[in-house]
Amino acid sequence: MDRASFYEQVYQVVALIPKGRVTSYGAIAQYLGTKSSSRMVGYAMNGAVNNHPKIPAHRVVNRNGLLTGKFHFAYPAQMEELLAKEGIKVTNDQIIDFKKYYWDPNLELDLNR
DNA sequence: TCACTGACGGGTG
DNA sequence: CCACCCGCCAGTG
Repeated sequence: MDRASFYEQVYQVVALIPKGRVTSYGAIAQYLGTKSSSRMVGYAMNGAVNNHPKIPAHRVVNRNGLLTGKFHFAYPAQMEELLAKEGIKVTNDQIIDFKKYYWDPNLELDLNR
């Protein structure tokens, strides 16, 4: 686990998010054991878009289900479009029924870890 | 080298 | 319920 860099670990988790589901930066940080460094997760995502284009960064939002990182995509509306494509409705940068789509790695991956 | 800046989150008043 | 503050730590000027 400590072999891979923090960023690599973040990418791993994000890559495992099921289609049509979302999670939060904090949840990932918590899963990696650095819950206080949720900021770094978001920071890592910034690099993900450039270094790992296939990472579904649009499935990661803040704990309110708000698309705070939309401005980091090719174009702001892309994040919303990608989510809508997976069946997740977004209004005014806010995911509808966020809890319903929420996917917590601590709960979903713990068993398979 | 120092200071500032964040795709965040929890705690406090 | 809202506003503000602090911790976290890599990258940038």
